[in-house]
Amino acid sequence: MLGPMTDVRWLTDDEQRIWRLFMNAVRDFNAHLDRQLRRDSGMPVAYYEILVHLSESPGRSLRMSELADLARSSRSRLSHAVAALEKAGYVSRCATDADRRGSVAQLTDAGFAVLEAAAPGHVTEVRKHLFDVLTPEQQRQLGAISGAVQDGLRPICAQALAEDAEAECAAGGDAAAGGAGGGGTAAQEPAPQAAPEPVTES
Amino acid sequence: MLGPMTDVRWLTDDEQRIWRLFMNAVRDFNAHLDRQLRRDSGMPVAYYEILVHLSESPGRSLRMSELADLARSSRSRLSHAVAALEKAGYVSRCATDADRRGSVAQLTDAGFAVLEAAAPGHVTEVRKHLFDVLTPEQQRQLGAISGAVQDGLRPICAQALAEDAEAECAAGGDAAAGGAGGGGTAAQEPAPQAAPEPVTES
DNA sequence: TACCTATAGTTGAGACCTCAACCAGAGCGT
DNA sequence: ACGCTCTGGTTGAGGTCTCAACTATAGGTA
Repeated sequence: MLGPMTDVRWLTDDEQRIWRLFMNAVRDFNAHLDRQLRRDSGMPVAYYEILVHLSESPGRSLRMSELADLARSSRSRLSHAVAALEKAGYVSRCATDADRRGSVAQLTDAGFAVLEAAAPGHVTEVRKHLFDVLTPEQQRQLGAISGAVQDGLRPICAQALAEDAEAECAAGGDAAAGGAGGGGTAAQEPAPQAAPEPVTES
Repeated sequence: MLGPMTDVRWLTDDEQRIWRLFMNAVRDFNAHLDRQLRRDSGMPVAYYEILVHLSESPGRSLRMSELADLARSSRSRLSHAVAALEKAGYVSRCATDADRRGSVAQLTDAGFAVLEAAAPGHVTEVRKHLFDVLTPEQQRQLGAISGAVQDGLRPICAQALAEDAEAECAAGGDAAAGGAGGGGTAAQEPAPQAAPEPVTES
């Protein structure tokens, strides 16, 4: 399921450096955007983006599943999110005529107003901390890199989100033997196996 | 506090395209890594990285605040995380001699074992979905881009995390008038003001 | 019609994160 | 010693996310 564990190709020093720069940049960037948006609009980015997708759709409304696809969200998460947004008065849900199990979410006027109010601050931060610190050339590069990563991931993620609705699994197990242990880095050791036992309550 | 809202520079179509590619790629990538690590080790990436930092430190131990800095985590979050990891038996906490209010976290043998077990699968996914889909040139570009973003963000994020400990605020208010409303996109309208009223319980 | 499966969406439990408040020791000035 | 402030770290409440189970309708097949 995870591919053969024997002889893992660890990251080189250069790769490690790039990897950590990337992770830290993304972490800081997202944290900053989220803080800013919460402060200004009392809403996390994930919710903001839901409103954005609705605002861009005809009639400012979308089927839940279409919205989930656009927002790259599991149906479960979207359901919780829309419930919260509905309670806040920013969206409303109603049934569809065609398919009686589906429901459509619609952006309310209050929701649109909040979006209008939040957008300038949000865009300003995005520009200031992403586009303004990159050259035009780097911006193009970032687009290409993002595209490549996403293309490789899309099928896997689509499947994972789809599994939200079904219950399908093929059992598979494998283990690989490792060598000796040393200092220990993010990616620098062989390994015996992989056994869960979640880090959780009780 | 948010800079002048008057005349916001919205994203161009090209910028919008890059922006969404980037966000989706990052979202999918992180989601994939997190799912994989949870499945294999019962632990979210954030926890995994804490163990990594500990494993790389002399004595496999660190002061909480040093660990927080390395992991780019608020002290609060780290405290909760280490509490969970301690309950799982992966780290242990004890007081320091020098400063009796500080405490140091140390990776246990069980923690190191879990790390060893988790590392191969994790690295394999990072390689497969990041480095393998990029050219060497793109990898370098990604490093440079990440560095630029992080440099611009570091002071702000450092300050934000520091504020976890204090309570400091300067009040400031501003509002800007906007124009007419249209279709509404992620970044395409003027705006009246920004008023919180969180999307939350009650 | 009855059954069987797939799809649309919701729900509850529990884990993780954020925010604000809090305790305790350190450091300094008096 | 006393008081004041700053720093290291924890705690509790509440919000969001994940996972797994669940309801209900749709669609196909006998």
